[in-house]
Amino acid sequence: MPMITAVSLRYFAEVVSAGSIRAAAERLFVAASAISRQIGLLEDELGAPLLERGPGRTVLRLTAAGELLMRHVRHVDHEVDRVRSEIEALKGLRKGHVRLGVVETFVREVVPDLLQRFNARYPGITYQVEVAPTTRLIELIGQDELDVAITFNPPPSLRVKHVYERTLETCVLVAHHHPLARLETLKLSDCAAYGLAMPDETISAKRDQDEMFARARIEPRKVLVTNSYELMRSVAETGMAVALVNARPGDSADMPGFRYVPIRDSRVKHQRLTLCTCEGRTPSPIAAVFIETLKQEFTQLETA
DNA sequence: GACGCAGAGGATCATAACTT
DNA sequence: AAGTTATGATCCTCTGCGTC
Repeated sequence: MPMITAVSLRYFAEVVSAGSIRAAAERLFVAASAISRQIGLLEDELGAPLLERGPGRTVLRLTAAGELLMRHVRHVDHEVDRVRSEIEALKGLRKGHVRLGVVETFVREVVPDLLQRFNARYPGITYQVEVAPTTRLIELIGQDELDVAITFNPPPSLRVKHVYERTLETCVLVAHHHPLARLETLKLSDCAAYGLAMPDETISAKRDQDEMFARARIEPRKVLVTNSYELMRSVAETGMAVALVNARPGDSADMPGFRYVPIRDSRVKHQRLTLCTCEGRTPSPIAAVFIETLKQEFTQLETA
């Protein structure tokens, strides 16, 4: 029983494009007779002539049925191209490298979960994670040393594109046994009575915190100043001091041993969490997926 | 089952031969 | 000289047959 095969369709398309069976045979490196037969089988199968042959040197012309079949062939060609490129992209996602920049804030709670989920979905990917202050991350993004960076309040730069942005509330991180832990919300002045763990100038939040206290006319008692956001938090968790930190991007469920207490104070400046990429550069397939995943995850956390 | 070869059948092109 | 016809070369497709 005759069949519409990929071979017969290919021959047919080549005949149409070459203008004759003979020319197609030369292009395909097969005998013209083979092509003639295949097209004959096609016509048998479809029950209609596809070419107006005019034997001799007359130019081959498509019949109406031939036109229809040719449209189908072109459509299939396009589909195959599309699938091919999707498969290529898929291969690209099976291995690859993602270069992520992140401020220290997210190192403990956000990044590990994020990487774990992404790694489960796309095993075989390797990561380079640069932990640095926003200014440094922006620099690296601008030099295309990173695919994407999670930053706070990035300074405007022509070379940097902001692909996602949201405000994170500033909270006070206190140990569970700390007196402030009992309050639902608190004011900046409530902190004045306690020692503070504060960031140094390498952390962008420092300027904002200084400004907040200045405007509130409060002289914070700085028990500890550090360039490590993690240390700031860890110290606050011990109860030795309290720290002004960003709320977690997700649920504000309290962690064992400490609490995030929201500040209700008009002078408080909230930080803008911003995802940055290199302007005008197309990321690798896997990096593009990673960036999209980041955006989605942060967006989901927004509504959570 | 698809292919190539060789030959048949058919049409065009260039040109020679012929007619007007 | 210009138009018409005859003819051979060339090109093209189709088909029968044997091969892989």
